[in-house]
This record gives sequence, C-alpha cells and structure tokens, in this order.
Amino acid sequence: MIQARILIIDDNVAVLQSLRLVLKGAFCTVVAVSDPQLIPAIIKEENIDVVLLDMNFGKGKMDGQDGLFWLDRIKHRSGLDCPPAVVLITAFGDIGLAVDSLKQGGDDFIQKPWDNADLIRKIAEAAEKRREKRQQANRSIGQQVGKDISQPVDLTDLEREHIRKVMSECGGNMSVAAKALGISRTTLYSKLKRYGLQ
Amino acid sequence: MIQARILIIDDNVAVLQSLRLVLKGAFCTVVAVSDPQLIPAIIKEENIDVVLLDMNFGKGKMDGQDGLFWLDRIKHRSGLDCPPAVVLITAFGDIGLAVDSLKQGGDDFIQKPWDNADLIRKIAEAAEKRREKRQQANRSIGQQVGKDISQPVDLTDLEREHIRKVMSECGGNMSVAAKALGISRTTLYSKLKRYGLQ
DNA sequence: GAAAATTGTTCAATTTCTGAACACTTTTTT
DNA sequence: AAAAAAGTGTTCAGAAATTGAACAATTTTC
Repeated sequence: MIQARILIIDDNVAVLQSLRLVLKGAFCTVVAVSDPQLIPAIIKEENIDVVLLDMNFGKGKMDGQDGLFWLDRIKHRSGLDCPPAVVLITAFGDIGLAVDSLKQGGDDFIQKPWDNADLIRKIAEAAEKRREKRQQANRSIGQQVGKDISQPVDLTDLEREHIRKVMSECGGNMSVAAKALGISRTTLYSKLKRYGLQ
Repeated sequence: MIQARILIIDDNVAVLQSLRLVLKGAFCTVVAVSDPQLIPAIIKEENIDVVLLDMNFGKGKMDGQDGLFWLDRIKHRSGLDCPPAVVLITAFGDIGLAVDSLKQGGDDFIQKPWDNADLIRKIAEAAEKRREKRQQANRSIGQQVGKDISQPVDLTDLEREHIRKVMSECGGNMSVAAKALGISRTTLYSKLKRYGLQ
C-alpha cells in the first residue's frame, strides 16, 4: 500500500469506477469524482498528492482543451505552495496533446486502454516526485520569511492562534469569547495566561 | 431546470449514480460523491444548496449514526453562516430515525426505494427553503460592515477539523500524526474515537 | 518470514476543565 | 451620577482528559 492520496477525475462514471478499483488496491487514499469543478476544493482540503485527470469532458469536445484548462488550474492557479502532481489520461493517441500537456506542467501521460501495472507505476512515480518537491519546499522554509508552508500544525499552536483571533473578534471580551469557543470562562482565562495572550 | 446545486453523498456507487441520473435531469448542478469526508470541503467551496445524504456508511453499522454525525457537521459545524439544506435518505422505514434527524436539523426524509417525482419535489422544496433563508441572512448583512459574518469557530470543531486534516496528511498513521500534533498517541486515539473520525 | 513499526488496550498519576461562588471593577442604562 | 448589568480575577472541589508505561496483537517493511 503506497502512502499517497490520489484524486481521479473522469466524467465517464464507468471509467471512473474502474480506475478507482485499480488504484484502491495500491494507494492508501483514492478519491474518485466525476465533476472537475470540485478539483480546487478537493486538492485544497484533502492534501492530494496526484491528480489523475481525464483530458476530455462533456461530449463533442475532443481536443483536450478541458484537460489543459484544469491542468492549468491545478498547477498554476490553485493557490497552493506545492500543487499535486498531475497525470493526464485520454482515449486518443494524440502525441501533440501529450507534448502540450507535459509542457504545461503535466507530470505524466497515460492512454486508454491502460495497463494496470503501468498505471500504478506511473502514479506512484508521480507521487514520489511530488513528495520530494514538497520536502524541498519544506526544507527551504527555514530561510523564508513569508507564511508557513503547510506542515502539520501542532494542536497547541493552532489553539493559541485561534483563541487570539477569537478574542480579537470579540473585542477582548472574555465572557463572549469563551461562549463562542465553547469553553468555560475560567478555562479561557487560564488558557490566556498559559499562552501569554494577556 | 431548477436553479439549485445538489450534493449527493452515498457510499453505494450504484445508488449514487442512480440518484445522480435522476437529479441531473431536474437541477442545474449535481455533484455525486461517495466519500462523506469530502462534505466539508465541497459545501465550503461549491455553494451547495441541498445535500442528499445517505444515513448509513460502511457496512455493519445500520443505526443511522453516521448520517446524524454528518448532518450535525453540515448544519452546526460547517462554519458557514447559512449551511445547505439536508435531505436524508435511508433504506429502512425507521420512523424514530426520521424523527431524530428532523429534530437535529434535517430538512426532509426520503426512503429507499424512492419515487423519482417525490425525490425531485422534496429536494426542490428544500432548495427553495434554503434560498429563502439565505436571502433573509443577506438582507440582515446589508447593515453590517465587514464582509463575512461567520461567527467564531468552536475550539472543539477547530480541533476536530485539524486532526482530520493532519491524519490525512500523515497517511492515516496515528503515531506520526500524534507526534505532528504534539499530543500523545493514546490521546489522539481517544480523540479520534470521540470525534468519530476512525 | 524475521524484524520493525503500529495499533488497541489497560492503568494510575497528573493536569486540565468545569460550574459555582464571591468580592471587585467596568460599562451601560436611566 | 446613581442604579443596574456585565465582566473580571480568584478560589474550590469534583469530573474529565492527558500522559507515559506496558504488553499482546496486528500490520508493514525489508
């Protein structure tokens, strides 16, 4: 079981399910969705490592424009400091499209009908590649100034930050803030003291 | 075509597809997902009007607890100022469960096997109801200054969400996640149980 | 398939959270 | 400015959560 989170996007539900079944046997988390509009939400919230993306959505359109559109969204407009790897998939042996997609940031390219072993291998490679990139990004945090690159946050830090924010939102009123936070006033009081937020 | 955005959650892919096909004919946007963990991300990002939610996930469990859990997440812990309407669906004619779910904020209740016309009608009603509520909410914003009203988030909710995310980032490894969160493994273990995140 | 890591449990000591209480201070109402 | 209301600082004792240690069972890794 490879430690990677995969998102499959394909509007053909039969294909989607088929891909899902294959990948579920190899990766720890596999999310399969037929609506590409959900891509931004899911990669933002679910920390996806690899997106397996169909090049063609809807019917008539067969030029891969949709795939390229979403590829761009994932790679360049997701707002993430380290976007997931993207493996593109299509039913057509279009070399030109493959070249275009790789140029625009795609990490690999698969053709239907696919070979399961090949599919898993390529996705695993993409996941590994992404993992390395992320580690590099994390390493360079040390020297960075700006905000942090999403390493898991300590629960205490999260709590301290949140309390600070809520206290500010509540105009410094402890009683109100305590109610909003769902803790007793005395607890908030001692937390403020403990966290040095007075 | 009714102007509403519907999210269907059902871990049975066949049922999911079936529901999707029915609703796709009646509503402008229909998102179908089998993994309930995606609910927070999707309703947060996709401006969903109605969630059609299966009461039972996983296998053995048939008491509707999962449905009630996610209902609560949507209605009371989404952090949204105006959460989507929720229509619950189940295979069992359990009146008690229906009453519980409606009490806890469910907007309607549907039983399998469902009648398509009835399904569409109930969802359309829920969408309309939600639309009215939202307009009211918007009206009262009019006099406010800041953009979002989103009330401060409960500490427990914050913690639950964060733990869910970190567990995902850590590939489900409790020991690693606990270290990242800065709590003991046993504590993480009991928190996962308490929060129903296992 | 042996070794290493992780999980599910229990346990008792320790820490934190809780509501209630009460005197005191600040803010709001009249 | 007096009265009323709300909020603060503090204490207390019981309830709840957290902790590290421990150990068998399971899963993962090599």
